[in-house]
Amino acid sequence: MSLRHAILAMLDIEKGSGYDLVKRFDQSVSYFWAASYQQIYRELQKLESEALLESEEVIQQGKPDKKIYEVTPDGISELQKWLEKPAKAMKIKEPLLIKIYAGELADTGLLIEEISQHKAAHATRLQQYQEMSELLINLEQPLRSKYFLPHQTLKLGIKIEEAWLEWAEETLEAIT
Amino acid sequence: MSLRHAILAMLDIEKGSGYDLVKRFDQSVSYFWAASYQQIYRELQKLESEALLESEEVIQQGKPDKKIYEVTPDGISELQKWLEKPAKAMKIKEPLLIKIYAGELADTGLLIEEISQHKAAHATRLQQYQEMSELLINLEQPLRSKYFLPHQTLKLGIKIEEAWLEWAEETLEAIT
DNA sequence: GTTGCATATTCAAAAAATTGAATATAAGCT
DNA sequence: AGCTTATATTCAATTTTTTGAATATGCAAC
Repeated sequence: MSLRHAILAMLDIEKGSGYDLVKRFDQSVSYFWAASYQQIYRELQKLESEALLESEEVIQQGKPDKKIYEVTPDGISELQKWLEKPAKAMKIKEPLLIKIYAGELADTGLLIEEISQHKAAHATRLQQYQEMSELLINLEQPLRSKYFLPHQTLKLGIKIEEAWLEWAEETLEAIT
Repeated sequence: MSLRHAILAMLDIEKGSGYDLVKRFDQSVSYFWAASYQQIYRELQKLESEALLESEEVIQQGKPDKKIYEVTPDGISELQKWLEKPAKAMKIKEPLLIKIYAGELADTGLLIEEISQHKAAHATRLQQYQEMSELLINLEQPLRSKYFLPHQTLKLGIKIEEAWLEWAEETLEAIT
């Protein structure tokens, strides 16, 4: 159960609303943590009820109001305590790979189409990560230091997206 | 819920016991599907109760007896039906990356130690995958054809493990 | 003027995964 | 004889995730 720690870590770097978090999860850590909006909103409520987060209502014009969450000192302690314990093993579920694994039973055309789509999605994501990476490179101190480790994680995202893209190309060639 | 389809796909390639499957998941598809032994055994029972699998008791000497599961024609149909539908999105949980993301709050020594351990684990896994890949390359027809697509998935595993290893080295250098 | 999109959040039933305990055979080691 | 490791499987309570439905504001396009 480290969704809570992922949320605490992200809000510690920069506070924000549930909606912001959903986007940040999707746009910058999706290669190492997948979370739905329902999961995130639920966990935010729970974290606030445990006083690990506190929120402030922000009235907006032109948009619905929002709640900005911020990590409390207790939240920081909780995160630090978690950081001392060894990390649990990775868990992954990638249905596309099962399809390819069992591809002998599938229609080759459909397979090609799906791999192409995934390739496009990975290309988009790679570009997104690269843009984000450039933003981080161009930051000035002390922000640059603050984002050093998040940036380091992003570099893994880039490498993994590159691996996917290469592989998708080779696979499309191989099955055509 | 495609654990069932992962199991059907693997047993379609080669029948085996729950114990065999646990090892196969761990040794060859762990970079795209994580499953615990409890999950696998439970799902095998369910699949058999739905007549998508059938089992045969095998009495062994020197070892406990085992149940060998095999996919039924209904199981093949179910798998084919699933293959026609677009694959769901990948889900991933990698707690180590959260730790690195929040690493400013952590002890650098502990962080280095953990990254080193993960690096070693990825190196072992890479070697495992490479050995498996060589086995598959050296197969003779028709087995080679049969394993063409599983082999293709393995190649992604190799690329991803390589990306991890590279990244772990760079990260260790960067934070030391 | 209504359809669709982006913003913003909440609730709850159902399904799936995790955690932890249990059981059993037999080989190898000290 | 007792300990560990590998093989082999089952059950159940608890926790987490998924799926699906709701609600609300305001902009832009048709």
